[in-house]
Amino acid sequence: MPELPEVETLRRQLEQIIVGKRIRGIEVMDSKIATPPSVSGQMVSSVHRRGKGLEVVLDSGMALHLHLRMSGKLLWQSSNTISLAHTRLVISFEEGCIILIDPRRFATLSYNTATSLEDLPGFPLRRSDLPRILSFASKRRIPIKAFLLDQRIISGIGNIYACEILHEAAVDPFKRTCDLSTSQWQRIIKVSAPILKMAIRARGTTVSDWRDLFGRKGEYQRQLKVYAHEGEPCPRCGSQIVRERISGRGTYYCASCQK
DNA sequence: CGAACGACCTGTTCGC
DNA sequence: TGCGAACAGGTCGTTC
Repeated sequence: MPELPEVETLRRQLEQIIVGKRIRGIEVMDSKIATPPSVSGQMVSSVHRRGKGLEVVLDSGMALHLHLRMSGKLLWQSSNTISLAHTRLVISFEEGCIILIDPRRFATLSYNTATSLEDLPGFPLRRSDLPRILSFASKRRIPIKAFLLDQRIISGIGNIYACEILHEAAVDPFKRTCDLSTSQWQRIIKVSAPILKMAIRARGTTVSDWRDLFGRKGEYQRQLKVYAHEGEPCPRCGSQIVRERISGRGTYYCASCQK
């Protein structure tokens, strides 16, 4: 569920709350999640984002890596501990605790050495990234929409923002990746960073149940042009927005101005 | 190597 | 109201 803007929202909020604080304990309530070896007493030195993943670096040089996948949410609870449904993990501090809520149980936790040095490709996407992207893209025949979701190439874009980026760039989501022109790629790169930045500023997109660390909805859903707007007029040309399936994912676009 | 598809899970919504 | 099917913000493994 959370994509780059949502995870970055959590990262910034976590940074404010837990950096410099000592972990009191970790409790795992889901057999799918392995309890990390004692992190109690370790202090959080920084919080990073790698694509859609979060990395909580500890003063020992180890790090907790958390990926929320489809339905994971993090919530900060100060003192008054209300037990919420689908709680899978609790990381407690003296001042409160972070809880992981994850109905579908896809979220993952791992405990490794801190790896923030090795950056994933991601945003802000720069013009200088174009040659590297084109070298991958020229060999791929999958629809561009599916290519944007491949985290090995560009990490952080998910289904909502892929739809929004392609609409803003006026590119047909079904177009084969290898058939995109350079100018279409330039448009994709040009529109991507502003869209993701605006979404971060809005604390993400709440189309159903996304919440930030403090349980608040995001605001970017009000600026969506196509995602979840099936049947409504395209804000650019007025044609009806349609929804079709591309490699298993619901894809919203305007067939008349995305060519 | 690339592409297609099922698997991993549970909850909600939609159509009959 | 009930019931099954379709669907959901993401990745990973297998097969062809």
